[in-house]
Amino acid sequence: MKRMNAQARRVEVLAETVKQIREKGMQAVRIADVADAMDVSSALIIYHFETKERLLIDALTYAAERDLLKLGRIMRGSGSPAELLMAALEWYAPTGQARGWQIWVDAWSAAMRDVALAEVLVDLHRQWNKAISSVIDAGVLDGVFQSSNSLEAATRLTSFLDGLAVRMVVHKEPISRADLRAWLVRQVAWELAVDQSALGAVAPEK
Amino acid sequence: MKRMNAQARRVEVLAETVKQIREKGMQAVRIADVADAMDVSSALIIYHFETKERLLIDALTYAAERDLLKLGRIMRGSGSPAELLMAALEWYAPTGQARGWQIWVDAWSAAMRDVALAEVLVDLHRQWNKAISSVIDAGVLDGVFQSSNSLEAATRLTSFLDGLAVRMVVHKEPISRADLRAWLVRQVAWELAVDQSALGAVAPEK
DNA sequence: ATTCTTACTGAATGATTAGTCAGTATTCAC
DNA sequence: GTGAATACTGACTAATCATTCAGTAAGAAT
Repeated sequence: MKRMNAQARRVEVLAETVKQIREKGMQAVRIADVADAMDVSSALIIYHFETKERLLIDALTYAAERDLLKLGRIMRGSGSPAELLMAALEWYAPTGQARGWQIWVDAWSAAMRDVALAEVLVDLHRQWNKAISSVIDAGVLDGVFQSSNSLEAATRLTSFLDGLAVRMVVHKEPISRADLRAWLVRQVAWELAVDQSALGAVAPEK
Repeated sequence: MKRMNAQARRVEVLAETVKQIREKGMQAVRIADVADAMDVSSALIIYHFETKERLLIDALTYAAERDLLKLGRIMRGSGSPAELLMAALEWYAPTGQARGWQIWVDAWSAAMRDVALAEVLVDLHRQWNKAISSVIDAGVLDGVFQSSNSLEAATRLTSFLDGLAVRMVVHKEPISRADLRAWLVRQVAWELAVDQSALGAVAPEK
C-alpha cells in the first residue's frame, strides 16, 4: 500500500481522470475506472474529491490550467506579434484526430446544464481571448495589423477554429494540417488586413 | 386508455423526446420522463423503440429531418441566390438563447463515441453543406459571387456559425442578433467577394 | 359475435454505481 | 517510542433506471 501526501495524490488522480475522460467520454467515466487504472480503491477517489461531480469539474479545470500554461509559454516566447499570433492559433487549432479536443466538446455539452463547469469554460475562453487580443493589439501598435476591435476579432477567430474542431472531432472530416493552416492564414490575413506572407504563408494561393 | 396506431404514436413519442432532450439534456433524459410527460407507461416507450439508445438516435434523426425540411422550404423559396443564401444562413445561425442549438451540442458530444449517431450528424451536415454550396454555385453562375470551391466555402461559413453557437449556448455570451447578422454579412461578403449591400446589409459599418 | 392482432400496462427484476463507514496501516510530531 | 493525524481500504448500502413479462383490452377481420 503506497501512501502519498494528499496534494500529490490529487494531481495524480486528476491526470488519470483527464485520461479516462479522453478515452471514454465524460459521461461514461466511472469512479471505478479511474481507481482501477491507478490500482487504488474507489473509496480513495471519494476520499480526495467528495463527489464524482467535483472530480470531473476539478479534472477539467486541471486540463484547462495546463492548456493555459502552454499558452502562456507560447505568448512569452520571442517573436513578432504576427509570429506569436500564428503560433497561438495553430496550437489552438484542432489537428490530426484532434484527440485533445474531444474533452472540450464533452465539456461544452455538460456545461450547458452545469453552472460550475460553465464558469471553468468561460474563464478558459476569456483567457484565450485576452491573449489573442493582446497580440493583435501589439500588432496594431506596430502598424502591421489593422483592427478596430481586437476582442471581437479574437472571438471570431477562435469561433472559426471551434467550428472546424467540430468538423474534425465529430464528423471525422479529415481536414489536413496544410488545409487548415491555409484557411487559418487566409482568415487572419483578412481579419487583420495583413498580407498572408507576413503570417508565414508558404506559398500564395493561385 | 387511448390506443393509437404505431406510426402516429412513434411520432408523438419522438416529438416529446426531443422536447425532453432540449429541457434536460441528452444524457439526463429518462424513459420515465418522456412517458410521464405523455401520461403513458415507460413500457410503452420500450414497446415502440426497443431500447433507450434507439429512442435517442431516432429522436435526433427526427429533429434533423425537421430541420432539413425547413431548409428545403427556404431553398425552394423565390429570391436571388444572395437572398436565399442569407435566409439559409440566418436560420442556421444561433439566435437568442439558441435553445434549438443545445440539442446539437449534446449530439456532438454523444456522436464522438456513437457511430450511429455520428452518421446522423454527418448526413445532416452534408445536406446543409450541399444546400449552401448550391446557392453559392448559382450565385457564381449569375456572376454575383466569386468562389473557387463552393463546398469548402460552405464548410467555412457553417463552421464559423457553429463556433458562435458554442459561444452563445455554452458560454452564454449574449451576441445580439444584429451583431451576429453583421458578422455573418461581413464574412459572407468577404468569402464570396460580393458587396455587403448585396446581402441585405442595413447600413455600412463605420 | 368471435377470434386475432396489436397497443398498452403494472409490477417486478437485475444491473449498475456513487457514496458510506468502520477499521487498518503509515507517517509525522514531539 | 508514543500518540495523533492522515491516507487508505473492503465490504456494504441505497438509489436509480432500463428492460422484461405476463396479462388486459381496444379495434380489425371474418
